[in-house]
Amino acid sequence: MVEFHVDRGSGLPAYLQLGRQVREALRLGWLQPGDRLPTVRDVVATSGVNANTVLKAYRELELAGLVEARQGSGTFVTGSLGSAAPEDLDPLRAKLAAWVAEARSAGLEDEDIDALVREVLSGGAR
Amino acid sequence: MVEFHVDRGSGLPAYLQLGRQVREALRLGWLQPGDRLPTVRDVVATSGVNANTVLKAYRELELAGLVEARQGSGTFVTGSLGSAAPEDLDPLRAKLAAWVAEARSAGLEDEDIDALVREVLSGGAR
DNA sequence: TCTATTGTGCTAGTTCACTAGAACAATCTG
DNA sequence: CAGATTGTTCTAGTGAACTAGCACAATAGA
Repeated sequence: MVEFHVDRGSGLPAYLQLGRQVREALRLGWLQPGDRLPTVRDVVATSGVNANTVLKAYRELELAGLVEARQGSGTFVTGSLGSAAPEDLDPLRAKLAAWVAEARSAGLEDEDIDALVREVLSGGAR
Repeated sequence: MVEFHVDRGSGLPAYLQLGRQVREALRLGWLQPGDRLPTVRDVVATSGVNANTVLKAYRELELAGLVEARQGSGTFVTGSLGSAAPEDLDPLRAKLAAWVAEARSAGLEDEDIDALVREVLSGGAR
């Protein structure tokens, strides 16, 4: 089961945050086809956002073919994301964790790491 | 000089994107105290956002003590971010680039990498 | 069949990001 | 000094995100 946490004040609309968390969970293998997403009312209760906002997020995921809403029973994962096999992910995760540890011991804060990652991903232009 | 690029449709407000890019440039050493930010009118011309929006971004940076606006001459960097020395950054960047190359050759897309980084940074909690 | 649970639809209203356009004020440059 | 350049302020308006509250529809389970 996935637990949503919506950060108001992050600037990003709540419905986008929800959709993003689902996609992320799909990429990391936390969610797989057949799994059920939290109930709309559940999300309302835990995250404090409005039912319409949750519905908007779920509807976009459905349009993307990632989930399927079944009235009366819930919303279920039907599609998948992530272009790598979950087994291939583990060694990469381990190496990354080692790098992060090294970066942190060099004094980098998470924001520094974030900036560095974005720089490298974007081709390190400049 | 920093070049801004505002992505409408990303959901994130333009003024936040601008501020974020400045902070990122500060962390990566692209911007240093004394440097001048692009003119408000410059940003308007290149990014298409309204002058008030740019001003809002600059004003927040000024409130954070990172820049100083001097009427008639421009907006200048006064503070610094980034907790690591720029020299320490290079080896880390190289190692990260190697890891990214490996991840990509394993079939990971940038979004997968992003999700993995966020997972590791957040402690890998589930 | 009855009841709880789930997704869905609707209307009305508020807040905030953003636009548009104009004018003013301080500083630099020649 | 004169003109260009810069940041700054103001008003008015639009649209999207979000809230609030309620009613309805379909499914699951006792």
